[in-house]
Amino acid sequence: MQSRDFDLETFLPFVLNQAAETTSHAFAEIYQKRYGMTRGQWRVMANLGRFGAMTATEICRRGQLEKTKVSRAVHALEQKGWLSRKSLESDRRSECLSLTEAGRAVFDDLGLAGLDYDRALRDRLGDAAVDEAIALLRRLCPDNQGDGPASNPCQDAGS
Amino acid sequence: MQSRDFDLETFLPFVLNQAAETTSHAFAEIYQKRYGMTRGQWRVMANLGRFGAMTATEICRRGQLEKTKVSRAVHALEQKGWLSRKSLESDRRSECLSLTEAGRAVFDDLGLAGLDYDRALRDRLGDAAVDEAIALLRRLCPDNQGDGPASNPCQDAGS
DNA sequence: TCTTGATTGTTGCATTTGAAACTATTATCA
DNA sequence: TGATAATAGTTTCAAATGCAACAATCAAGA
Repeated sequence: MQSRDFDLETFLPFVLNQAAETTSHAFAEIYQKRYGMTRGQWRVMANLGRFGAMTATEICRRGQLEKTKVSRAVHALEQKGWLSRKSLESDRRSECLSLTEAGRAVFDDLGLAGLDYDRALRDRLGDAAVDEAIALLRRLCPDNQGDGPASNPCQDAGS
Repeated sequence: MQSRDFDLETFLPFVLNQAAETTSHAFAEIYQKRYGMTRGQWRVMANLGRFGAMTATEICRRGQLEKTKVSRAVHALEQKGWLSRKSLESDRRSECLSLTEAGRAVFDDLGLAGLDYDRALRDRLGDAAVDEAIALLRRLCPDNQGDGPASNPCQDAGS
C-alpha cells in the first residue's frame, strides 16, 4: 500500500465536506437573508422546532455541535426573541430550551423553504438514491441514533 | 405541505454536515497532531499531492475552497517549506504551486493514514454502499466534474 | 492604442470558531 | 457527612474564517 493509492476523489471526508459545503451554503443564503441567522443558530432552531423543547446538551448530541457554539447560538436566538429558557427543577445546571411563538413562526417559514430545497435536490439526484445515502451517512454519526426523547428531562414539548 | 413535514433527519444539508464533521474531525486529529496542519492546509496539500502542480484557482475549483482560504494555506505551507511557487510565463497573475520534496514526504505519510482511515470506514459501512454514496454526492458539486488537467497551465506536474 | 471589464491572488476588518479554563451544580463513594 | 470526580453551560483568547476592497495582469473591442 502506497500513498499514491490515496484517492482524494473517493476519500469520504473530502467528498462529504464538499457536498456539505455546497448544500449548506446554498440553503444558508435563505435564512441569512431573511432572518440574519448564522448556520449554528439555524441548526439550533431546527432541532428545537422539529423535536420540541430540549436541553443544550441534547442539542449538542443530536446536532453534532460543540457546546460553545450552541451556547452562543442560544444566546443570540434569545436576544432575537425566538427562544426562551426555563430552568429545570430536576437539575439546576441545565435549562429547558424551546422556541417562542415568534421563533416558531420563523421555523415554520424556514421549514417550508427546507422542504422546497429538499424536493429540488431529490428531483435532481433521485429519491431512492438519496434515501440510501442518508441511511448510510447516519450510521457515521454515533450519537445520532437515540432519537426518541428518551433521556429528555424537558416534559413540556413545544411542538 | 406544512413545515411540520420538514424532517431534519433526512434533510441532506444536515446529514451531510454531521457526517462531514464527524469524519473530518476524526481525521484532522492525525495531521494536526503530527504536523500542526490546519484543515485548509491539508486540503491544499492533498490536492497538490494527489494531482500534481496546479494553480491556486485550480485548487479552489477542485476543492470547493474559497480563494482567501487557499491563499493563506499556501502561504503557511510555503513557510513550513512544504510548498514552492513558480511564476507562470503564460499568465503572470498566477503561480504554479507544487509540493517540495519535504512536502511530498508529509503527504506520503498522511496519504497512508488516509488510506487506513478510508479502509476502516469502508469496513464498517460496506464498500459498495460507500461507492454508491460517493458517486451520488459528487454530482452535488458542479465544478468538480472536469477532473482532467484540461485547462491546467502547469506543465511540470510534481507527481 | 486606449479604455473598459474580467480575472488572479492578497490584505483589512469584523465575525466566527474552538480548545481550555472557569463557575455552578450534581453524582459517587469512603 | 465530606471529599473527589463528573457534568452543564459560559467565558476567554487566540486562531480561523469570509466578505469586501484592493493591486496587478490579462482580454476584448472601439
